[in-house]
Amino acid sequence: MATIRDVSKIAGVSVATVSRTLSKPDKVSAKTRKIVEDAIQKTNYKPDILARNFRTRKSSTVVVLVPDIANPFFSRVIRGIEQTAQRLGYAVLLGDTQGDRSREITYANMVKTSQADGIIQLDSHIPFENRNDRGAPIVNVCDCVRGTDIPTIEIDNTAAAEKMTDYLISLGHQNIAIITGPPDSTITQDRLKGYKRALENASINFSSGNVKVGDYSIHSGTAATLELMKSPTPPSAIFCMNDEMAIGAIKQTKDIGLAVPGDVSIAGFDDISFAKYFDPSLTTISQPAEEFGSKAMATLFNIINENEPVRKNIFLDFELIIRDSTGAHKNAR
Amino acid sequence: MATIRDVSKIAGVSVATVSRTLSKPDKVSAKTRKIVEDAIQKTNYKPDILARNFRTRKSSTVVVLVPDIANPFFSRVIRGIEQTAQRLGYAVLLGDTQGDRSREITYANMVKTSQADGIIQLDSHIPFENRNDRGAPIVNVCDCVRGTDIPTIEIDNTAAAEKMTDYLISLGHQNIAIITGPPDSTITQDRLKGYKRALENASINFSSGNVKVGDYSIHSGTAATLELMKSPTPPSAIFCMNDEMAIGAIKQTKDIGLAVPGDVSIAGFDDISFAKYFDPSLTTISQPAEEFGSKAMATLFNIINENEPVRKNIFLDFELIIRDSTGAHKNAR
DNA sequence: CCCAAAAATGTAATCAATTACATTTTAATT
DNA sequence: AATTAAAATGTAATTGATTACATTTTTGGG
Repeated sequence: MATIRDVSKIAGVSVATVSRTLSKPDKVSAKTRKIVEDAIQKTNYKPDILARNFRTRKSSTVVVLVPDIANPFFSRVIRGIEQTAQRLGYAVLLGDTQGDRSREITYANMVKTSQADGIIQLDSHIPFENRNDRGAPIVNVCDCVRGTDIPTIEIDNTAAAEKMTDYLISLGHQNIAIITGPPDSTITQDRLKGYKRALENASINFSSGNVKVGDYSIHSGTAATLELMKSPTPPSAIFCMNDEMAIGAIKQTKDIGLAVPGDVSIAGFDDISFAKYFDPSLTTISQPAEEFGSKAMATLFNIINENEPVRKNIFLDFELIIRDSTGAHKNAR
Repeated sequence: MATIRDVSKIAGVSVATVSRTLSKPDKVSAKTRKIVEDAIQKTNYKPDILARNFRTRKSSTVVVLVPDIANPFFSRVIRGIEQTAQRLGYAVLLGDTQGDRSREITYANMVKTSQADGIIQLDSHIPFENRNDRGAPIVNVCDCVRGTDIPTIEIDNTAAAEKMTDYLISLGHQNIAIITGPPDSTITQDRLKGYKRALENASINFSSGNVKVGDYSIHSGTAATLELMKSPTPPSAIFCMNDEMAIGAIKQTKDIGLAVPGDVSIAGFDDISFAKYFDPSLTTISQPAEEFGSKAMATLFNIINENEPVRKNIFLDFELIIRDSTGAHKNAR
């Protein structure tokens, strides 16, 4: 492999000039530039990125911390990150954490050792030993920690859940259950808040028996639904905090012999690609997954390169998508 | 940040000894090791990975080339890769290529510049300018190029497609359509071969009108199905080369007013997590996605570190999963 | 054509680890 | 205690690009 010294010898210039030709071409005269470029051609020189990274203390790499890469929503976010990263000249290091704090910290430490220039965190955890460990460029997206100065990019989850609950109430439902994500996640807390607010506004009593904790898996949706349906007062509508759990809920409801939405209305969250194709097609909240990713990467880029002042809290738009898994309450008129 | 020199000074030993304490502890006496470890503690020394990578010409990073990260099957494979990589001390650089050859080459060049130590390719493309560009450690998994000496890890796609087609024939279907992936992919070709072989063995004439090209998207499944159903002799069974297209096919079939499997049997491939929960649940071929990933990473690790002789072609097991989207042909007895 | 300022180019230190090779210490044997 | 082999440790070169600073060349105005 040719080095910068080989090129400089062939071109008859100093290594500094070769380096400048590559990194600041306008600092080099047109004539010299031509000579150097020819020499680079002739030697098939490719800069040694490891040497460059070592010297500049930059890796042009970002770490993405994701609870589960196999989640269709997250994988869309990551696609958005990857595409924008590529455009900006960054590589994406994948950190599938399974929600494990110690793995998050391990990956986050890659920034300390300059293996990565920044972190995109998709989970509402702070991936540092001590909460205020700043210095590491980081962006929090989708599920965001409160009360830090870490920039966040999210939708207004409270408003979204409230909107969905309002909608279910408008269909005549009074006994509305909710299947949540992990209780310690900000998303879960926000959406639960929205759900409660909608009930309150409609003067419907909140019942803790209508709240079941899930883990975003299909299976947890079926399990929670089974529990709900065994109750003496089973709900006529179930709002699930993601589409997978809604799919599980629909499956379970049908298996019991009830109709969706005839007997039970079921709604999801995320609008994954399958949502439209289910039977019944899924009422849900759509989120701009790819945009989450690209905004997160662009924001991180600005932080790393200290460009413009970075907007601390970005909220993207969501949309209520009404499909066939929800309908009027049977006894409503 | 403390360097190895700081540690050596505090410990009163040479930098070589500190380095050895870290990389070959058995070459250092217990007494010295203790002293050095204490000094490392005291200084909170973390080796500079960039310097190490630079010096050793290794990055402990592998590039994963994936046509589409948002495909649920691929994302499971990647999860398998990531977990094994973590275990073996490697980081995973994500290369979402969208099937674009030039992006593949760009990413593959990261190995030439030592930014990555090897490549895992999930697509049946060779990510090099010239086909026989060896030297870059690479493993081909899932969809594998033929006629190279690149190690491959796949299932016997021909046998799997034959098995599925046999099964459909055994249900009494004679007019069986197939919705394929991109024609230039090895997977498509192999599965098509298996489909044809099964027809031949059952003395059923192959009709090119029964072959529709898809692109693994749900939408391509609906589009292909619509075409098939407009034919004067619409098929009584459709075999789709992935579950997404099968889901699209089911949706379209129902939309036309036909029953699945009453009027048309539909089968998929991959057994994605949603397959079981669809209505009707999907008959499909299950593949060991995570195992693909972990085997690929383990194999690449052996190539990079020139461990044992590497097995060139590994075939994993598949399984026919019979569910409710397929049934006996109406007029069959 | 001279001079100052600006532009272009060159020199050589620097980054922080690894490691070949040299040297010293320890252990084992007689 | 002497000898020798083995183990432990140290010295200093090396990796390849970047860049502060020094030096040279060019430019343009008079």
